[in-house]
Amino acid sequence: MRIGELAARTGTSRRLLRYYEEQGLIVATRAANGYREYDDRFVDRVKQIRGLLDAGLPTRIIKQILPCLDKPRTIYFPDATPEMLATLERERDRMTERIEFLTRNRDAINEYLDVVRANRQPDVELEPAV
DNA sequence: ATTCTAACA
DNA sequence: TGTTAGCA
Repeated sequence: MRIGELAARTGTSRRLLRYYEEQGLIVATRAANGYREYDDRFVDRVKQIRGLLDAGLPTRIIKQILPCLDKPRTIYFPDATPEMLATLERERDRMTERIEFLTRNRDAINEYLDVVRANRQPDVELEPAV
């Protein structure tokens, strides 16, 4: 598939897809006309990348640990260098901290929402939207 | 119609 | 990241 379809199937803009390639996160083959060509495996790959980005990992880290996280775990111990393991542990801990941070804020928002709902008059009609 | 590279009111 | 220009 070409970049347009991959963009649609991953919910990512073409601009971002080219940027990820520029950062070494994905490598596309080129058709005779110069167009980037991707196989279906890239759909999950891109989603995986977006997930890691959303988890707060910088592209430079993703670049080096992505092969370890790829679906067909064909090469998990070949390049399992001490540095790699250290990087993975460090990122895992950062994710844990972020999860706790998010959990606290979610709970705070939830608590506020509960108070608001409890104090709201059940029968007051709000202005209908035009 | 779609993609490409490069660049920035 | 978006958008746009000028191509192919």
